[in-house]
Amino acid sequence: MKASIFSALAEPNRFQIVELLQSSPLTVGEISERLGIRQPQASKHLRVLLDAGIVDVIADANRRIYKLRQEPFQEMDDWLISYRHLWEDRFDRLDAYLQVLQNNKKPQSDEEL
Amino acid sequence: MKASIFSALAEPNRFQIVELLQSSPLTVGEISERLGIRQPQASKHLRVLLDAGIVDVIADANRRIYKLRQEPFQEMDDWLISYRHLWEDRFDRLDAYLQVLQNNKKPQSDEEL
DNA sequence: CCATTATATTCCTTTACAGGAATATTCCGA
DNA sequence: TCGGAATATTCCTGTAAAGGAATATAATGG
Repeated sequence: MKASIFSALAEPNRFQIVELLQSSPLTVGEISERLGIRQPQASKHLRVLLDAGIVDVIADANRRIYKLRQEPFQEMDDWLISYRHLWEDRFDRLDAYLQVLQNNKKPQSDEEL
Repeated sequence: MKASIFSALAEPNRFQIVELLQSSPLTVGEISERLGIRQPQASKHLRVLLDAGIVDVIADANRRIYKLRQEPFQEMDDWLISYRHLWEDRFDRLDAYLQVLQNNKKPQSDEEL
């Protein structure tokens, strides 16, 4: 996971662009129109998404059609696998450990785990 | 999906904190030591993660034990479901369409699909 | 109450980044 | 070749956020 993916998606307009492109590729004009932002801002945000590897662009005459790349999303999905235990495990041992930490004010003598 | 989750994870130190906490809850001191950053910076980053709902804190005497919350990760995982088609579908029609757009503009192209 | 330990907060400075406005670039058709 | 449409880039400015240093707060043992 590169942090550039997160920082790219952290900006609300860029997040919306990604949500838009989820349905279908779009031109810069369509994007700026649907988001209600000016064309230069749309281009700038798309540049950030492009540099972050989140979108691809294809030239069509003097238009640019932007589409999502699969890699960053697949990467996020893979990254999240190691966090699934947070809601899939019962997590009993860890909760117990926290309980012990809270009850034992000086953990120097009694080691429960 | 709130953008605050992405902006919280966009900062490299905070991302590392999250990766650390994936294994087990930790105190501020342990976190600042393992990341090689000063304690005030660790506290500040943890504050951001707390406000973003990414971590929870439990008081243990004058220590604070931080642990991951499940919700934001579950939320990201759910959010990614609607992007799985990017790598699970063959997506042939769309690729073909884009290919046509590109080839129509080039004078000569012997490339086959 | 005092000293110590652990953590949080404040102030300051620097830097990155977003938006606005203007301009440059590219492509098409007449 | 010229004009217009679509897009990209540059310059400027304001703001938010990160790190450093110092300090404040809270809990513990004596």
